[in-house]
Amino acid sequence: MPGLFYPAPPKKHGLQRIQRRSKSCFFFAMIKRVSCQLDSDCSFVCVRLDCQQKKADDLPMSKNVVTSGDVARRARVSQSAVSRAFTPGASVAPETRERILEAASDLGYRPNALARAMISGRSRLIALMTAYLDNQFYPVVLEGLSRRLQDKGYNVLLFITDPGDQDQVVQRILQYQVDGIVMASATLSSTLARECAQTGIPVVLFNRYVPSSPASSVTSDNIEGGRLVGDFLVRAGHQRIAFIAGHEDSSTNRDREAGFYKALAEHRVTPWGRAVGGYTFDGAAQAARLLFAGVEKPDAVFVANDHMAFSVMDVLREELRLRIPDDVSVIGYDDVPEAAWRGYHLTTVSQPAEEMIDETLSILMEQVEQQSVVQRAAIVPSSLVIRGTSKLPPNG
Amino acid sequence: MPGLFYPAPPKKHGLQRIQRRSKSCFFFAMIKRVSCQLDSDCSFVCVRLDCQQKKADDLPMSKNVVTSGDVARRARVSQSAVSRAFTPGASVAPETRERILEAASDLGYRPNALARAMISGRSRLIALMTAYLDNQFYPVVLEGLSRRLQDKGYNVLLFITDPGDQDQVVQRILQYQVDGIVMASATLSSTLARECAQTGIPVVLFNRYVPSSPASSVTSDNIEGGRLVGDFLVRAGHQRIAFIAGHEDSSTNRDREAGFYKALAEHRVTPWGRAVGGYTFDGAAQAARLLFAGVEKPDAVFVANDHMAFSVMDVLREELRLRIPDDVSVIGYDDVPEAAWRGYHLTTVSQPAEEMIDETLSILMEQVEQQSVVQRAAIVPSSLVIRGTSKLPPNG
DNA sequence: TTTGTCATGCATAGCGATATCTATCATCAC
DNA sequence: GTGATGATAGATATCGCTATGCATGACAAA
Repeated sequence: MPGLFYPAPPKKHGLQRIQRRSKSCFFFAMIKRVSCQLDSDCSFVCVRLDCQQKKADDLPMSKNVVTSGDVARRARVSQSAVSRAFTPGASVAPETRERILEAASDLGYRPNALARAMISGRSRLIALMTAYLDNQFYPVVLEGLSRRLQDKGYNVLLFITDPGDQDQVVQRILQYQVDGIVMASATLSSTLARECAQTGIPVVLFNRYVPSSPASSVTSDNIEGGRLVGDFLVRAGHQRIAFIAGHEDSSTNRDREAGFYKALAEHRVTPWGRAVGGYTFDGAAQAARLLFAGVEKPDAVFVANDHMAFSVMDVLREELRLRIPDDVSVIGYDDVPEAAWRGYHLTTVSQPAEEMIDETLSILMEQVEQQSVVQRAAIVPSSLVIRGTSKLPPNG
Repeated sequence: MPGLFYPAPPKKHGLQRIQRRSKSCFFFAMIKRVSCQLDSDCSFVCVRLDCQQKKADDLPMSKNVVTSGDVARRARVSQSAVSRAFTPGASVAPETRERILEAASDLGYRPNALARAMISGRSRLIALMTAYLDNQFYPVVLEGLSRRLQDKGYNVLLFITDPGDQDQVVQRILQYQVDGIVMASATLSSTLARECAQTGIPVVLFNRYVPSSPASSVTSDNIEGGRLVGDFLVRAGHQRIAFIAGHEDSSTNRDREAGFYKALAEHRVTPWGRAVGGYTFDGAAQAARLLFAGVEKPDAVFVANDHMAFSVMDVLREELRLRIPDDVSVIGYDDVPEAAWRGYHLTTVSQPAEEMIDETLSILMEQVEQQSVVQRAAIVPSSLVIRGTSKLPPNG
């Protein structure tokens, strides 16, 4: 039985026990049998199992067994040299490097990103938090951010969270030593953003802002967007103009609504009514039913985002048998891909996802690379996209 | 100048050089000045800079400075004890544990997941690869998988890849020592799945399969789904039934098409025609235009997924002024949320995302936890969801 | 008692890499 | 010839944690 006294004889007299959290019974049985057979009368008994051996048997497969040491041995250089060969800009002689790379590819070596992250202090991981993906705006953003980060050599750790378990999720994010955090959701708690930023990790809020926190933010010009809609609807001759809100407390909703009312006020038009859809499909349907329940109905509705606007259109057309835009104009916000589909063909305000993503990355990368947290706020211009769900103003 | 001789006097005579890859000029200048000033005539000069000090100044912020050692010191236990206090099921006395947790929360300690992953060999990271998120089916899947994995204590590393850079992405995934991989896309290369699985990391293909590879797969019963559509259309009295394909080489498309033709054959109906939409919105529109270009047009179209079906409906209704389902029936596949929207109200085959996700996780978790790779194939039943875009059969 | 078992906790050895220090050699200026 | 300099590469110290070995005291079983 080879390896019986591995790695060294025990320092104590008597039959030794070997504990293992798992499988202790099994181990013990083996030892008993061995000790009797070898040394039944002697008072000094050494029993040791080659645990390395056992463990290797337990795990039939091992991931990425090849280490930089293996490569070093094969290329007959030091481990440091291997590390340098994989570090751009490090000082290695071209031929040494060549030899190392060849050895590495022979063995199928891949540097361990976790080990690298540990010592270098940069994981090249970016956490991406979002609340839901129903609203098509978020998949678009997610895809854009993810692709861009990949191109820059960063990797995305995705977290989809309900408002309830956000605290827990943030704890987990921080455990993974991410280099930065993007919070892309209109419903993330404000205190949380602050907590994150306090750890010294750059945080960018996407499509939301929290003025008092050190987190940076990227939004579209929601106030201006709301204003554009209000102005456009009034100029198109509407008089009974309603609004369907998302979440009362989201900055997006607040700004869109504020800009909208401001425009109405400029034209001396009183808002006709208001309901809350909570950014959900069903919530928006309910809100629409509420607003249109009376005898006198609105002749235009501004809905706080496209996702809800589709639901509102369904209710108006299918349940209430109203024609859009003849009986009522509907305007959304976001310009998600579906808004262009002919089944809806929704007039909406464009949130330029690409530009917002650009801004997000530029802010994030700057802070990640300089390891400094500065609050920065980017506001990207919005514009009205006129399609088929709204009446046109007489001249224009 | 404190720390000038840190950490120890040099062993060699003469002016010492201190090299640093970055900032070497700056360092050098400092040393020169110091040496002249101190010791211009002596032949023995010791110059050393306190690099530790410099480094601390360079990095104003440090992430997660609190380590288990700090906690141990405060709770007056060994570092090992701290580790155990954070390991569920480890053997710690309740009061010790209590003291440790208190110390930890005082200091704001968070275990470093990377260090833990390194030693334990399990990163609790699952890589999720997908090719695009246009098709609303994928956001739904992404959200479901991500939430479930989070609940189980795993974290999602997201990769959105074009077919071109998949190899590179897989290399990167492997560097992060992920515990498992889910490839959720109909257009991933088959060889790649094999390469991944060969590393010993469990791979589950979502909505796709590669029979010859060791990767597991979860699909819906695409053959049966196709059959259901074919049968339904024929029984509804259609005679000129066309098909719009996705990618020719995707298993999903192949199976759906095969089942569909089988049903037609059983009814002795000859397929009317076929075009390829490539799973894209624009591709599908082109395919529809092609199929409906002639004088005699199809009276029913089966489209390989919902995403394309919406595009086809737009073309049929808006460009060709056909009424659905009076002039032509349209049936999709996937039952994405938008299919239920009244603007389309698409008859389609349901791919039960929830069940597919369940299966995926159960296969993945089993293999991750047992560290064994076995090929497994789960096929989840599909069913026809009849909505408004298809004629009904006379009796049923 | 004597043993065996368990719960507990300290000390130590890594995990796989990078950062830093140190050493060597060839080159170059004076 | 002397020493400064740059390029290269080995040696060694971490990074923050967990696994393992080892020791101890308490208690049950023999």
